Amino acid sequence: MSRTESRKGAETREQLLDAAETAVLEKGFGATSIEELISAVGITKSGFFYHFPDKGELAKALLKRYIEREDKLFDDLFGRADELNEDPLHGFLVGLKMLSETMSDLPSGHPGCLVAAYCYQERLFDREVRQLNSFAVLNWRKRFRGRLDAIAARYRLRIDVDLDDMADMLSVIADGGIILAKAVEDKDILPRQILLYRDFVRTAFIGN
Amino acid sequence: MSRTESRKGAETREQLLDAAETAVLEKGFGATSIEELISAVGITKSGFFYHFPDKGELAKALLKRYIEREDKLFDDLFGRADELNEDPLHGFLVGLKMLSETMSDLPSGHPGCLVAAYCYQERLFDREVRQLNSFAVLNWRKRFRGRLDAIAARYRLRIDVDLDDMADMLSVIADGGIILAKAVEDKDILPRQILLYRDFVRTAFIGN
DNA sequence: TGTACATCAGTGAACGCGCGTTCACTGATGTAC
DNA sequence: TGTACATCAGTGAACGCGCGTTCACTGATGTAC
Repeated sequence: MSRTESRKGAETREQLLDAAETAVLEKGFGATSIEELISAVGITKSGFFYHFPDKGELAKALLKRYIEREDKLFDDLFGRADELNEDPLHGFLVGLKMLSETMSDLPSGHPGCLVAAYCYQERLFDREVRQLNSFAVLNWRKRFRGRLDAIAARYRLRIDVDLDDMADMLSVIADGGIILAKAVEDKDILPRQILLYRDFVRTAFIGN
Repeated sequence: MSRTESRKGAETREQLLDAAETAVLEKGFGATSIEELISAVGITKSGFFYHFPDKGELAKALLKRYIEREDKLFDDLFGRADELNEDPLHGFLVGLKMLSETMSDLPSGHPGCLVAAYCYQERLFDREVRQLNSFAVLNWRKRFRGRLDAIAARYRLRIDVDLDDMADMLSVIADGGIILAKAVEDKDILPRQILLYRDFVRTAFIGN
C-alpha cells in the first residue's frame, strides 16, 4: 500500500471505468451520465471528480485502457501461436483460429470496440483522444503487416494485393463483424467472419 | 400541391433529417440536440414538434430513410452491372468495382453508416427501431446471398465457405472499412477494402 | 511509543445551463358551396 | 365569384428535470521525528 498507488482509490477508479465502458458501448459517450456511473459504483458525484478532472479525461482514460488491453490480447494470442509454429504462415493461421475461438467464447458476444464507438462520436472528443484512436489503428496495421511480410518472404503471393490493405482487413473484419453481430443479435457472426479472413489469407499465400 | 404531400412542410422535414443525419454520425444520437437541428434549418423548437411527435420518431424516420436510400443505391448499382454482363460472377465483380468507385468519389469519404451508429447506441432506441436495423442487415444478406447462389450454380467453389457468411462479409467490410477510414482519416481505405473483398470472391470461384 | 502533520478518498450542497416536451395560439394557403 | 371553414406549417412562452462542474469541508490512513 504505497503512496503512489494506494489500493482503494485505484479500485474505485477501475470500477468507474468498467461502468463507463459498458454504458458507452450501449448508449454512446454523450448519453452516458456521470450520475449513472457513480450510482453503479456507489460513490457521490464529487467522488467522481476526485478521480477524473472532467468528463473528457474519463473518455481518454477509457480509451487508453481499452487499447492497452487489446494490444495485450494480441500479444498473448499470437505469441502463443508462434510458440507452436516456427512457420510464419501457420503461426498466423493458428493465431487467427485462436482469435476466432476467443471471440466465440464470449458468453453474450463481443460487447463492442471502443475505437469504433469513438469514431461515430468524433465531435465529442478533443484532438488528443482522436489521435490516440488513430495511432491504435495504425499500430494494428503495423503489427499484422509485420507478420504478412514474414509470410511473404517464404510464400509467393498468388493474388495482387497490397499487404497494408490485407493487414487492415483484419481490423476491418473485426469492427464490421462486431457491428453485424450486434445488429442481428447473433454472436456467431464475428468468429465466423474471422475464419473467413483466415481463409482469405491462406488462399492468398498457398492457393487452392 | 396536394393535401397529402404539400411541398413546403416536406422540404423542412427533409432538411431536419439531413441535419440530424450529419449530427448523429458525428456525435451520436444522444448528443444531438433538437436545438441544433432547428437552428441549422431556421425554425423554432415547436416547429420541430410539428414534424415529429418526439425525438424517438426522428430516430425512426432517420433510419428508415437511410435504409431506403441504401437499398436503392444497391439496386441501381448492381442493376446496371447486370445489364452489362449476363454472367452472374462477372456481373457481381463489376458491381463491386462500381461500388468501390462510388465510395472513392465521395469527396471527404463516407460520412458513416447509420445502421452501425445505431448499433453502438442500442439502448437509446425502442424495440421497433432495433428491429428495423436488424431487418436491414438480414435483407442485405439475402440480397447478396442470392447473387452468390447464382454464381455457385455456374462456378465451382474452390474453398469451403458458407455463402451466408460470404454475403455478410460485404456488409462487414463496408461497416468496418468506414470505421477504419474515419479513425485514421484516410478516405481510400473503404474503396480499397471493397476491392479486397472483390479479390476474395473472384479467387473463391475461379481460383488463382 | 506518542504526537504532529500530510495525503487519500472521498462527502454535501449549490450553481447555471440546456435539454425535451407541452400548450395555446396564428397567418397563409386550400377547399366547398 | 365570394364567403366560410379547414388544414398546414409553423410561433412564443413556459415547464421541470438532469446534467457537468465547483467548492469548502472531513474522516481514515500513512509518514516523520
